[in-house]
Amino acid sequence: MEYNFKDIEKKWQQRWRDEKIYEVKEDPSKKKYYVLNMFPYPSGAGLHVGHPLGYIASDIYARYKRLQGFNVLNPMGYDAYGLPAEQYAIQTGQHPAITTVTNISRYREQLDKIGFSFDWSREVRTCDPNYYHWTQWAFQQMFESFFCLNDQKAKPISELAAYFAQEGTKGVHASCSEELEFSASEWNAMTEKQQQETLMNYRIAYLGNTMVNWCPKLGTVLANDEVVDGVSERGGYPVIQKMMKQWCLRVSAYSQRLLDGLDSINWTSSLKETQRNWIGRSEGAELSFKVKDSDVEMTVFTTRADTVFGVTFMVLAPESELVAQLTTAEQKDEIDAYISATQKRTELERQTDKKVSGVFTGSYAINPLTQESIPVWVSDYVLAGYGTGAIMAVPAHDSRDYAFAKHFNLEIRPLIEGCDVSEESFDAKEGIMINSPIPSQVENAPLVLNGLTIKEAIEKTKQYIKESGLGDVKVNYRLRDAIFSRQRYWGEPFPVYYKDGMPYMLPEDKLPLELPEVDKFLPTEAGDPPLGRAKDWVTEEGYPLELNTMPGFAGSSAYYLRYMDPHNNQRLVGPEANAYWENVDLYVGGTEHATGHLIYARFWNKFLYDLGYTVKDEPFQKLVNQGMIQGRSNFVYRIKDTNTFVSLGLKDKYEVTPIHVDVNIVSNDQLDIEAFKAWRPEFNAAEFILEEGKYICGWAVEKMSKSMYNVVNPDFIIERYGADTLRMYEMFLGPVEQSKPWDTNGIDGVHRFVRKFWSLFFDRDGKTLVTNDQADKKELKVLHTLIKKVSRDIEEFSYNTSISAFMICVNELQKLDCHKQDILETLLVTLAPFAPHIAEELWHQLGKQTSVCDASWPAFNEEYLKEDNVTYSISFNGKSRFTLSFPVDTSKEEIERTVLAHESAQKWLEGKTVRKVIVVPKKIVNIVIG
RNA sequence: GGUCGAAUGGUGGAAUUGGUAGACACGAGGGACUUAAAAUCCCUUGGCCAGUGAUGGCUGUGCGGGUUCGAUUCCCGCUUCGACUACCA
Repeated sequence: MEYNFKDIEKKWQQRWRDEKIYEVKEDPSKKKYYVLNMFPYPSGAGLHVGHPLGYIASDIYARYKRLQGFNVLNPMGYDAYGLPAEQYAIQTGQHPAITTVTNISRYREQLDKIGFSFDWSREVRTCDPNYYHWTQWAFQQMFESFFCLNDQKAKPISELAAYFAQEGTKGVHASCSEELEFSASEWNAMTEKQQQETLMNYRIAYLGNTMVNWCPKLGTVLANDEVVDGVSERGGYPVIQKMMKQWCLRVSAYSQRLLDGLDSINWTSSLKETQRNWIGRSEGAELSFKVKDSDVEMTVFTTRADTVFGVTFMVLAPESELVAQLTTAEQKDEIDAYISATQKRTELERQTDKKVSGVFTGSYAINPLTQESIPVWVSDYVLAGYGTGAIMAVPAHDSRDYAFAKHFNLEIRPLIEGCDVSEESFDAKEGIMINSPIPSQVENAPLVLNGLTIKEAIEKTKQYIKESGLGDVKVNYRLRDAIFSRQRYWGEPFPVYYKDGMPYMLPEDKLPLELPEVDKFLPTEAGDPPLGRAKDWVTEEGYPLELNTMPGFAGSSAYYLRYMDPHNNQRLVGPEANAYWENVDLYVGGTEHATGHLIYARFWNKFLYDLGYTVKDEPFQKLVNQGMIQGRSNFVYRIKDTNTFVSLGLKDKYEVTPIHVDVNIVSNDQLDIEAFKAWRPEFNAAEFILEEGKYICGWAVEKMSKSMYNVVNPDFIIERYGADTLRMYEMFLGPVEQSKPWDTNGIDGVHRFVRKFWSLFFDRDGKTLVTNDQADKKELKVLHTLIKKVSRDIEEFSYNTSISAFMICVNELQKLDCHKQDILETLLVTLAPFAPHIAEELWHQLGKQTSVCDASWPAFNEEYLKEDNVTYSISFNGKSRFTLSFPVDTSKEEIERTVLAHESAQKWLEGKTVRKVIVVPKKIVNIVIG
């Protein structure tokens, strides 16, 4: 037999498929293990070598767990809704469903060639009605629920309505958009519409009038995590702020639980930290300021309660409702002009242009601690969405307030002993308080902070605020509710109709509500979303259906639950399947989803958990972030105004323009000149200045993209080296978690290993070398060294070092001329997770009838690694000088004595005194001399 | 600006978490086989110095300090580069 990877891989991929070897069923007699990859969006460009990196890593783990006897669920599917297919549809008229199916089949073809152990019978596609049925269903459940803050969990909204009928809002402690107060009789007197409007304030999925990121070019709103650097993540179009009526999910209600849950899961600390920052818990105080000559009170949130004595002005966000109430007649024109100017600015302009701007409202607030009158301003540096949309400004100790005060010449009053605020504010949270209050007022002051540290002052002030009724201690979260409507076609339709201007849920037996056909994928002339073009987009009773669709994260929030029971027509997931698979044990994917998908999915899961639809509070127990694969671009250097190209080492002698060259016609940075000439017509007659007969290209690490000609297709690698080599090389490249450029240089080394492995079984002529001899101690030691190393490395996801271990092992066995069946059999099992095709082929060549996937991971036996003698490195003052061997159980004292008496030691000890001898077991003897 | 991480040969990267730095691989150089090439195999390969030579010495993990018998690893201070986030009060 010759190693013909093409035939072998094709054959086994077919057999695995025919024999359904990777299909799993719930099996209570076995322990489960659930491995999951973040499912891909099937883009038109297909896979490049970077995409499968995480899939390979998790596949190795899944196969390893299976060999250990676990019942492993390793599914795959597609996140099939998305903007690119829709943009393509707008341009070409091609229905996004068609584009999506084409792209999926191309993805599948590419994935199949790599030899994954996916159970494709469980495939899900978010755009499949059988799947989005449950996305719609979950949305309805959220509509029918509210979040009870006392119990920190979701409950049916009907309970809340019943409570209102009995007690009104008294004692209600629920997440809401706006704190309401009414009595039971007031509730009972409401019309149905009024009651519905009131309940909307509490629902977890609610229709709210909110400030949204509107992208005019895409014609849709975007979630915060879909806006990057002030422009849309997809397409890079400008984004502006706009008030719109939108479906929202009350994610913020779960802030504390999302934060607490992080402690119970095994994610990297950096990812947890990212989520903590995104949730942004901050403890502080809410404090009310009365407005002079008015009944209006301004409430502000601050984490620096200690600085109340330094408040010299107040600022409202332009969008704040208080602006209208506080603007005096004289200031109205100026304020109106300012507000409309801010509204017109795009998110990007707001971010890049940080010029200080603002307008005085004409009103004054009263500092509750000093009774001073302080001016109230409006400025866009205050955000409407955080805290109360109003702040107390302490210019001496906040750099933003400081810049504002300097610009408008407002008072800056330092509160910390010895701080200098002539040039900049003193933001640090350490020091001793002064001027709190100013000395002349100390006598009558209700609160004195002078002399306290900042920390003490914060505590004391909070206490005072609470006791005096000026405000309350408050925890604020940065995490906002998720905007859930998109003015798009290619997404899940909402199972919602409108009656009397109020939304109602379709009855459950009408689910799934399928996406209708439209003539064009553009908004209507009236400005309605594309669904406005659908004919008969009404219920059977004639009520209009919702025109928005759901965002991308809707379908990806509970897909891992659906994989457990993908064909269940009654439920998202049946209780038996859920009880067995529980949650994902290992989730592999990129960090780019840290603040999007990974927050939404946790929220979604916690919600379903509250309602009893899933058994685990957290969806993803362990999470590994695979690094991004960057491109490694190659360049040729054209001498200016010629068609002559000069090799890298000589380019400095000329004036040259670097030009990207296709990395696929470059090998080890050496250009294939003939391929280059054929690459593009204008290079046909190109001439070259070579170094030592070679044209050497320059290189740089860039994003992998078509325009840089650095895209490497896995099909191309598989064609040349085979899937097993691709799999191993991707892992050999470096740690899975690390981002690194793809560099095909070096793949030969791994390919050489695979062929060497084969040559343990067959000689050059294809004759078998396998013998039935008993393995000897040396050989068993080589084998068990490998088992020990690989077992540990796999657990730690350190695949690159496992592969090194395989290379060493095969070299050793070759040196020992070992071809013994029992050694080779075990070796095959350990290799199977990494290179399943060759392992399976050789396994059958050894006469096995069942798949190597169903073998058992070898137990590692310490006995074989035991040595008779141990070599110690003998050092003097930490410098290693010579080595000595001792029987394994020699005592420390014995070693010490022998070493000091040894003739080589005498040379180093000459004229010196021995101060100390340190014996490190099995390693080192260090002799301290002086 | 904030948070987190990283820095080791020509290159990708190892180092049992305080114990012989540079495993493994690529590349490069030399050699064997071959008419030749491919393939395969063997040797050398951090730097500097000495020696015909086996070998020996010094130096070396971004920079500067510290702790320690001993530091790539721990502590303090810098420099540079990434990732995430960004007027969050």
